[in-house]
Amino acid sequence: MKTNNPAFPSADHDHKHCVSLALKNAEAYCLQQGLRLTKLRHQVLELIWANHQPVGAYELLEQLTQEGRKAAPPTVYRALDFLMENGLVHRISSRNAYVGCSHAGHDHTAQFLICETCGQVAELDDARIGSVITKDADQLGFTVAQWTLEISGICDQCKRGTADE
Amino acid sequence: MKTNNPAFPSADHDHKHCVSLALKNAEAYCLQQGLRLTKLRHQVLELIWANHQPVGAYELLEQLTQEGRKAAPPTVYRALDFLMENGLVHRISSRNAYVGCSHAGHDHTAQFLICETCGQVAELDDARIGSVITKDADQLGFTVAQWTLEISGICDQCKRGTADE
DNA sequence: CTGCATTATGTTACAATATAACATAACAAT
DNA sequence: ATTGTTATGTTATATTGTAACATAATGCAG
Ligand SMILES: [Zn+2]
Ligand SMILES: [Zn+2]
Ligand SMILES: [Zn+2]
Ligand SMILES: [Zn+2]
Repeated sequence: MKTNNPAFPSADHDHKHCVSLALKNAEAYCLQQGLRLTKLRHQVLELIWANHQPVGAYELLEQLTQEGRKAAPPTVYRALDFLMENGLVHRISSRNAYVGCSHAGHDHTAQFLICETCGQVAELDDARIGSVITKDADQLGFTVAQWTLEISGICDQCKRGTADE
Repeated sequence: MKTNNPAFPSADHDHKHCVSLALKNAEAYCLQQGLRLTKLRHQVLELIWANHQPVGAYELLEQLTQEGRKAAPPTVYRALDFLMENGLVHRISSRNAYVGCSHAGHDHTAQFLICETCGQVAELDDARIGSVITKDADQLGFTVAQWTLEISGICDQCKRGTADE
């Protein structure tokens, strides 16, 4: 399965391509896995992919409502649960927000670079990190189930003053 | 400055020692830095160190009240802010909970092993992780400000059935 | 197609976590 | 003592997330 661009997308990148790729991947993945990517879930996933910034659940709720859907908090949280369980979306717990997965279907653990200026998130997938973690854990007899790494800072574009927001 | 034990403490470890060491270190550090470790802050820090499990803000609030202090949410959150700003406490954002820092004064970034069974948290300080992160970030032109790594799993004692809870 | 089981969504109410805004108190230095 | 500063008290509210139960849609057996 093809992945989306892992790094920070430039202000003028073809984001429609990001969206359609993510949706197409999700559709294919769900089909293949026998998962029901319902209209609601598809809609939420598309809203999440509106940009590369993590989005809050209540923000999604508001947008769903604006799009004419009858929605309450559980509507959103259930869709998010489905999307997260199936690796299509990640939660950025340091922000209580959600972001589309750039490596959906890969079976990976998430590593995020979060720009404090533009709010954009890039997803890393550096195997070395997982390997160091596993080694450390092994030494302590700790069995790793999952982990998240959230890195805050300033992205290249923001340093250069070319961010899109 | 002496550090507390970095790994998962055993069920029968001398936890009073952990507490007194943490408090002593905090007092010394605040004195040296000209920081005001007030009665409230000291009290909150002590409550946080009641065990090696992260504790929620409202749990702290309840305990403060039980100890006779007039407290409301801001009371706790302000104390937590102070303690976090000064590296005496870390927030486990995947749990909305707070844990005493085992390396206070070291100027380090937090890395946590969180046992899903006993709830205990061990703080790692593996420089290799930071170094990999820095390298990855550099390649993308990303300047790292801070990061957190939260690793869930099962600790050694829980696997052996000797956890303290 | 029909009835039935399963899964998804709607709906209401509420729990849990965190902050805003302003008043009072404690503290530290003149 | 006076005064500016920092910390705490107090009230109210914002934000994030769930529980519980009702209804609707879907998939399938017969
Ligand atoms: Zn894009
Ligand atoms: Zn940026
Ligand atoms: Zn201890
Ligand atoms: Zn354990």
